[in-house]
Parts: sequence; structure tokens; C-alpha cells
Amino acid sequence: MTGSVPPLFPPSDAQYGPADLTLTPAGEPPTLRADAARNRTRLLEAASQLMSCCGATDLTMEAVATAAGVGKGTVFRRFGDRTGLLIALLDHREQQLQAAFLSGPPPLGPDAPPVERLHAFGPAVIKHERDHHELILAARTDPVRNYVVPAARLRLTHVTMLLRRANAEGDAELLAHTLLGYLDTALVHHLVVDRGMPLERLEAGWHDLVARLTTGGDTAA
Amino acid sequence: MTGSVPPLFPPSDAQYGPADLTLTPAGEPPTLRADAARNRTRLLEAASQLMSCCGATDLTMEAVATAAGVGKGTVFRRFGDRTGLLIALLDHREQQLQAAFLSGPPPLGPDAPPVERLHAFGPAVIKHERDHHELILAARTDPVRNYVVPAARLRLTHVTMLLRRANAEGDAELLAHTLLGYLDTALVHHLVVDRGMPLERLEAGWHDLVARLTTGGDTAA
DNA sequence: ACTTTAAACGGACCTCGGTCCGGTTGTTCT
DNA sequence: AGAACAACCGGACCGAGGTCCGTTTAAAGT
Repeated sequence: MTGSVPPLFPPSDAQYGPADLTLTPAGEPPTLRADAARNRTRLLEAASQLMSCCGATDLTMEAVATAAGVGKGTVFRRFGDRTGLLIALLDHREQQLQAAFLSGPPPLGPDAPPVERLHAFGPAVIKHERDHHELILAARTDPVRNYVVPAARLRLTHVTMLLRRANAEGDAELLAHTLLGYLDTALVHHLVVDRGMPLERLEAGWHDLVARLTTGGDTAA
Repeated sequence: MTGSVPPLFPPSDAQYGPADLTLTPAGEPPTLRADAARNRTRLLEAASQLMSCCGATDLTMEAVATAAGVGKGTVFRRFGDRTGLLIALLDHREQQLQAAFLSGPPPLGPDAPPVERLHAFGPAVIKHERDHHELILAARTDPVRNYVVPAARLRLTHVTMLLRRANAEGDAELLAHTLLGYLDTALVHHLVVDRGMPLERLEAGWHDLVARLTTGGDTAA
């Protein structure tokens, strides 16, 4: 990967600004130099643009660089590698989903009892994955990297928290991994697309799983 | 990938001979031409050799070809791509595990009640994955491909069968996917290596999961 | 044994991800 | 403002995966 200087995944890319691609990175490295930030935005826009017309698998680093009007080295400096760029792209699209289950309206958001939120979580994630499966799948080169990605960490802590609040018996973190494993994009894609499994069946399976894993009491302690 | 002529993953590579690398492919294309079969063996041996000394990630197709005394094109013709070669290598190493749960002694093999076999299945797979994690992880470039690989299909049908025989309620296939998801190499590796989770905890989680998913009656119907 | 045919072979060739380093440009401190 | 410094930029360069096509060769038919 990068020699060693860039702090393991360049400037982090955890959260940015509010909505559009006008993302002002506010990660670990206090601030990005003006030109660097500008180029970062350009690159993400260019990548997004190219992706929507050519598909994720054909997205070339050099093409992105050219489209953004910068050198290839700049792309790698900013995102580490191709996967890093895709993840950054993805991370941005995830924010909508994250907002939905972190602070959205009831079935998913905090104004519903935890078990209910869990039930709603599955279909929401599946929907999201179906919308972006190409990008998600393309961003999955290194299998272990998925667990390190901020979005994945967030989902894990979220589901773990819901399980705890639901007073589920057992190892909450491992149960959360189990639930998230069921929602794995590759699995869902394989079942639905490759094997033609109807969505209803998949979602029924989810609800069944949630029911099985959340035993030990309702929100009412 | 390959133009189109090779029948989607060249000559299949499902099962071969009994034990050693003296594998005589007996897949779908009736037989391989003599020289092709010979080269196939040579290539697998060379790859295995190189891997044990240089690691899977540094395994170069050209190096394998050279070590086997054939041209690079031959490697690709036979295995489709790098991942195909790694999968073939892996498939071979899996046979020991497969034999264990298909026809081995009791806790795992057919002479034990299904629920007991399921309980034994987890630790066995985890053990296997720990032994070969480098190769397994290296073979995982395309996330969906895992579900198509014969070894994975076999595990799925096996676990599904065990669940059915255990009279587990619910969608056996989906429950099987859930169980196998828990055993995902990348997940196990992440938890144990990256996050230092003790094996005992992981296995306890497995037993708990099996217990939860196999409700509805014992073998005694 | 000879012809025929389809498959296997091999290595030149192309593409693309990733690295490197000399030059450039913000940023900060005095 | 000017200098010093660190970070950024860019594109030449490298290595490895994957493709192509002319040549060779095993297997089947006569």
C-alpha cells in the first residue's frame, strides 16, 4: 500500500459536511490544505460522474484523475488505493441510511422500541444495498477491510446497542455480527439475483432471526 | 474475464482423486487431454510449493507458470484467473474437512444426532479456517464468488440438511446461511486477530447460536 | 500409418493499479 | 512582506493480471 507516511487510509474520510458532495472533511488531520480539499471534492464528483455512466467495475483511476483535472498520483495520495476511493464514494451515500436509523422517524429511528427498530433495520439495509449493490460489491476487494470501514463499525455498534436495550440474552456483539452477516450485501445479492429468491422470503427470514435473537424481555425491564 | 469459450470456470475442479496432489480431474468435461492434465498437476504442485515459501499474496501467475515449466497462457487457460487457481488449491485442502463432516467419526460425522453435529461443525470449520486463512482470504477477491464455489455449496447443503433433520423451525436454508455467516473466515479473522477476541468466546457464541436456531424438537420426532 | 480436427500451448502484448521523486504551492512564523 | 517548511502535485515508471493468436500436439476417424 502507501509507503508508510499516510496515516493508514489517508485522511480518514469518516464524516464530512451535511449533504451534497460539497464535503468538507473534518476527520483526524485537523484540516486539509485548501487545494487538497478542492481536489478531493473534484475527484469525488468526477468519480461519481464516471460511475453513473460507465459502471463501477470499469472505473479507472486514471480516468478519474483526468476527469478531475489532476494527476494520477493525487488520487492515490488522497484515497490510498482504488478501494479507498470507492469506499469514500460509498461512505457518502451511506449517510442517508445512517441518518435514518440514527435520528429518523419511528420505525427505524430512536422513537421506537429497540426490537421494533431491529425489525425495521433489516429491510432498510437490504433496500439500501439493492440501490447501491454495484458500488458496494466493487468496493469489496479485501474481505477483512469491510469490518474496519467506519460505516460497518457504526452499524455494528448500533445493532449491538439495540440488542442490549432489548435485553437480549447472550453475547450482544456476536449476536450483532450474526444479524449483520445475514444482511451481507454479497449474500443478499447472491440469493436474490443469482438464485431468484423473493424479497419477502428474505425479509421473513430476517424477522424470524430478530425474534430468535432477542429473547429475554421487551423494552419494559 | 475469459472470452467466453471456457465453460465458466474452466474445467470445473470439483472433486479429484483421493488424497495427494495426484489429482485426476473427473469433472464435467469428460476427461482432460493427457498433456493438459499433466500440466494441471504440475501447476498446482508448483503453486503449492511457491505458496509455502513466499506466501499467498506474493504468488505470481508468471512465477507459477515458470516453476511448472509452462507458459503463462496455460495457467489462465486452466484456471481462468488467479482466483481460480487459488480456489483450486483451496478446494483440495478442503477435502480433509469435508471428509470429516461427511463421513468422519461421531461428533462431526453421520453417527451423531444432527444437533450435536451442528455444535461440532462450528469449531471444526473455525479450526480449518485458522489453518488456511491466508489462502482463503487471498482467494476472496470477488465477494459473490464465494457462494458459487463448490466447497461453499457443499457446506450449505450440509448445514441445511442438519437443520432439517433436527426439525428446526423456520426457513432451513436461510438459517443455514446465518450459521455459515457466523463462520465467515473474514469475520473470524477480524474478531480473533484484529480485535483479539478469545476463541472460547467465539465458540460459545456458536453454540448459543446453534441452540437458538434449532428449536422445534430433537432428533426424536 | 495418414489425415483431420479440436484442443492445448506459449509468450508477446495491453491495461491498469500502485509507487516515486523532483518540482510547485499553500501555510505559518518572524 | 519575506523566508522556511511541510504538504501537495503530477506524470514517468514498474509489475502483475489478463488477452490474443499463430503454432504445436494429442486424440479420433479412415
